[in-house]
Amino acid sequence: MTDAAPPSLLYSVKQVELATRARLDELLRPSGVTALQYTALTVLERRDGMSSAELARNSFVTPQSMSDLVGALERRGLIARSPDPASRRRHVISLTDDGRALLALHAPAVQHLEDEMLTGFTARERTVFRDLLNRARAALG
Amino acid sequence: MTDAAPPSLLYSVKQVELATRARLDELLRPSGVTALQYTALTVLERRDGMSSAELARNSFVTPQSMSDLVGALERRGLIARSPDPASRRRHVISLTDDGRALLALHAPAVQHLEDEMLTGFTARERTVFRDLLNRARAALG
DNA sequence: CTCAATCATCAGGAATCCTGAGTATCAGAG
DNA sequence: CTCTGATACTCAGGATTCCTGATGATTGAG
Repeated sequence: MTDAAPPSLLYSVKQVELATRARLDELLRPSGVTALQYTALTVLERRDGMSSAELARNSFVTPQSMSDLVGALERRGLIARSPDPASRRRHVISLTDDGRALLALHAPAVQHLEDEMLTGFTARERTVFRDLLNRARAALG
Repeated sequence: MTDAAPPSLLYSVKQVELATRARLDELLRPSGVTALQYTALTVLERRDGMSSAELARNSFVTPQSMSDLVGALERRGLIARSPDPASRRRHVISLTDDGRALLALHAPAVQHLEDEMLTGFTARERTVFRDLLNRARAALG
């Protein structure tokens, strides 16, 4: 009857992520890329030349699933794969100009979404939030 | 080539959620409930008597999707639906004893997962983290 | 060299979530 | 009261996602 227990932090994290993903999906719909595909593109933007397997580990999905996703992005011309000179079984993935253009196209709206999420946060709180999130992520292996 | 830009806070939130969901799925697999189903059960634990439509809004999915999920939980005997005396088109959803037992069964492991996520956090930081997450969620409408 | 591990991909299927359509109920305007 | 629009729920069908299992090529350790 009484619910003195506050929601768990696990739940709070999920809620924030659900809310942002819903907004992101809506925002991305016209481009025909999903939030997960967009996320993979932003990862490549920061760390160009990753392999499919690395992306899979980064996104906590199986290599097979990431292969599907990467295949879809390649067919749309947003990324390109090329053999890794250092290891013949790896393929390095790079953003194409189209991929970069798509990221640039949505960057303002995504930034606006982040600003909206941080409404009422002081600069100090934003820094703290980032720090706590990164530490939480690191603590989970 | 240089990637001076730090990952966005949107991305950091997603990473924490991905990491916890992966762990939660693994932890829940023996019971045959998904992380999303488990989450719905915890919501009902705190707010018994919600309708399917309310749960859908809470989880940012369509009412149809939530209807599937609720149907699955009902077939497994973890929840029960009954007509709402106050409004004949609503059905209120309650946890069954089996549903409560399933939550109790996993509560320790889930708590352990949360503790693991908060490794190195002071009590004050946990409070701040909760506050920031709740404010971020609220700011997203 | 041998063998276990890794990368990538194909095939098939299960699960999830969507759109569209339809029924029932409710609340408010006229 | 009646009409209208909104809401709750459900069924049907399909698209997508992501999984398991299997295969082939490559690598590196013993």
